[in-house]
Amino acid sequence: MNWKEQFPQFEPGLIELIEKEAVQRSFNAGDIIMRTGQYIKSTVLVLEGRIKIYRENQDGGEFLMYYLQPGQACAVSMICAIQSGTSEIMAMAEDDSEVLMIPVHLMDDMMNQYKSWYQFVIQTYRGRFDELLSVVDNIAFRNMDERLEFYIKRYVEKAGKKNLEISHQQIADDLNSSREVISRLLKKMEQRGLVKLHRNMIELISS
Amino acid sequence: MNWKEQFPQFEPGLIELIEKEAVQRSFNAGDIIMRTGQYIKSTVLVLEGRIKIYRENQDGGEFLMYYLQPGQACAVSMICAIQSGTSEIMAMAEDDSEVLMIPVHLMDDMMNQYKSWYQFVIQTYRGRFDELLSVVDNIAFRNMDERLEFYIKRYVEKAGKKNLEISHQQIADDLNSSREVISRLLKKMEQRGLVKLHRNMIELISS
DNA sequence: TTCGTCCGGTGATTTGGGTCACAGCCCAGG
DNA sequence: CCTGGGCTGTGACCCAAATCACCGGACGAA
Repeated sequence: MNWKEQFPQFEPGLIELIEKEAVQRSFNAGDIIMRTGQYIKSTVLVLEGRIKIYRENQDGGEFLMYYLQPGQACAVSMICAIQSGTSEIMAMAEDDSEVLMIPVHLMDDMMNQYKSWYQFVIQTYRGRFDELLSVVDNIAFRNMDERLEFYIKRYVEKAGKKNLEISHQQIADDLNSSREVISRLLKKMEQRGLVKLHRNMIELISS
Repeated sequence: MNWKEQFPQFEPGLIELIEKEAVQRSFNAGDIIMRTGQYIKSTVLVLEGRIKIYRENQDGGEFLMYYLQPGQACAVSMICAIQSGTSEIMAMAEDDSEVLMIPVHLMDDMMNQYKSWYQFVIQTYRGRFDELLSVVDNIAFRNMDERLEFYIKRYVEKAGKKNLEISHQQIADDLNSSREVISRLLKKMEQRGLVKLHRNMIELISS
């Protein structure tokens, strides 16, 4: 695929450089792209699909932070890249995905030479930071029912489909909750006429 | 005070520029430095004191994210500054504090011209991002007792004193909990010999 | 077709923590 | 010296959510 469509704002010189130096990789849905503690060697740009960025703790709990979509980049990989550090998060392909991996050592030069890259990096930081803020808001101030609604809203936004093809268990994992709780809350939402429940699928009622 | 001591890594040219263009301001403990929704006109560097960065929600709840200390900068103000956006957080002086405010319009040039500034900004992003990550970890995975211990640990680290001069109510506010809960958990910690409780003061037992 | 496994539904019970009520305290200001 | 307001301690109660137990239904592999 032609990756340039996803990044129309990049300058010709920058595009050339990326074309020459970056590596394109494919991942299948469910593949782990980056794991906690792993050393970062590249900055990741998303071309296609959907990447889930989440945290994992020692006793198996996990917690979804946000999704990355085509045209976006992983802020963590940028930060770590520039400082040659290790990642503190997990990244997993939620759908089959294509990404562009730009070697760490190019970052400094790109920042200096290409205004459009600099802007892109700043914008990425801001975007992810804001998303983290709303994550904090949610867990700090909201109850599970509101968090679930937020989750569903975000899911349809990001996946671009009207239905969630996902099991209750997976939602529970993403919210670091348990299946029974999610099932019961979904049932209540169904009673309120917000969704219709099927096996492995939640249909959103547009109203 | 001589602010340059806090930022020994800055280049001479950068120091000169800041000296010429930045404004130094004092705040008393309790003063609000920045509030949610406010338009950002300057990047904030901390010279002295301690700044508390927290989130506030509509129904009066608040939630401490992290502290800024001398030598650190507010990542939010940088991000917003570069993009001329509004702040999504609150900043309050926890102690009497001195800060340096660098006008937004200088940011781009400083990033391009001064390597040390560029490094500083990157480092700031990384630091705050990491802190936000550990905040998320705490509320997502930990119970109140562990969160309280983390709070105390961080407090003594940041304040540089062995004792917390703070009421239970203030702790409860910072953790978005309630006084009774904090009092009870502190009492348990006292029984475990971790702290000694006084009025408006918690003494840490070093062991 | 049948069996095993994943999925969802539902009740019972437990628990962490928020809320209410109230009492005793220390301390500052009159 | 007294008094009123902020701080802390504690019991009673409640609620959201986690956990446990169990069921039946759907679906895929043999």
